[in-house]
Amino acid sequence: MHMSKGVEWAIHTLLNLSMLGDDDPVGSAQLAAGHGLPVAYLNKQLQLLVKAELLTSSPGPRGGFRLARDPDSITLLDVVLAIEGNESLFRCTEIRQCGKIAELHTGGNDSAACAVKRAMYRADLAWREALATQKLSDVRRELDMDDPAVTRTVRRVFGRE
Amino acid sequence: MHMSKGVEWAIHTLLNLSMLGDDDPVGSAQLAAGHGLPVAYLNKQLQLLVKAELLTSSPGPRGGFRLARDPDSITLLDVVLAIEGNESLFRCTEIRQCGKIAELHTGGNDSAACAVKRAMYRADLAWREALATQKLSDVRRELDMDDPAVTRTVRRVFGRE
DNA sequence: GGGTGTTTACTCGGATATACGATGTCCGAGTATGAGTGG
DNA sequence: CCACTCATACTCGGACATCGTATATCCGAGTAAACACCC
Repeated sequence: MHMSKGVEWAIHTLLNLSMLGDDDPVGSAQLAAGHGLPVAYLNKQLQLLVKAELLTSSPGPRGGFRLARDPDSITLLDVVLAIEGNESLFRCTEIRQCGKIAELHTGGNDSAACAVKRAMYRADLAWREALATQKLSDVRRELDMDDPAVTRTVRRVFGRE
Repeated sequence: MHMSKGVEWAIHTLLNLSMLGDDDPVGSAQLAAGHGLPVAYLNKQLQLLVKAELLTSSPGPRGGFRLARDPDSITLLDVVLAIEGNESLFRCTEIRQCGKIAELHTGGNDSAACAVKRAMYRADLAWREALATQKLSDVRRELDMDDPAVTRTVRRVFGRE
């Protein structure tokens, strides 16, 4: 029931990129080395971010990844959906319409979604709302408050100063 | 990233039990037949509910499961935690303390939880809050509003009238 | 007839296989770079 | 000296293994009921 590790990786990677300005693209190898991650698998996740239009990629020498939008217009929900897909946490398999109960209960209106589904979806919605109201820029600001020096360190690791 | 099917099964099963009153226990075979579920696996989930003290079990002939508490004091969060465990959706593996960035950044204060973790946990909390504010009795009431006849059908399937 | 011991059948409970998705790895397609060459 | 061509090395992108968890199944331990038997 846990989320993929890719979400954590993606968020940290996006944050790192947001600290560099839009100078030059950064290769997946460098991004992975920054946090000691397996290069190829991180690359897989980055491709998902490209597909979701959160990153842009450039091939060839001096190629790599770059933020596609301002950190102010990227929410945590965007990142989670990009990596995990748009399906909801709870999946209703309509078991209410199977088995003896359903067989004996012919008169019901199947049109309305079952109450269990609706209740669980309300919780899903609250979760998504909480993710959608937190922008990448907010997280970065909070991160700077904790430790203002980290931005310079990141810039140095990626050879920006 | 989906939740276990067991959650859906558990909620429907608990709802069915809540419609019977506290007359007699119901065996896992009957409960499974009600929705066409695999008996042995449903039984596994029911044991989790027993361990979480949402159900009580009686062995031997005419044994089975019974609600341990009033549906008014069981929340959807209780059910989810019983089946899925108490771990949060997002698991922080502290990658910020690995790799080149961490090696070069010696001065940071590791004591504070990282901002990413905190942000994701806020969303987790909103989700749990939304689950905790929905009681089993609420869902059942909503279900009755949709189709008042279903309770009688359930009682009939389990031989209560 | 009533009480008691025993058998029995039914229940839960946990140990054991299988399937699917997350995780991790690898190699090929494509391109910007830079060198080399000719004008 | 400049423009063009070509080889090159580096990048992303997607196809291929491996691992862990969710799913599904099975069999044994335990118990309450029912029966037979004895008092």
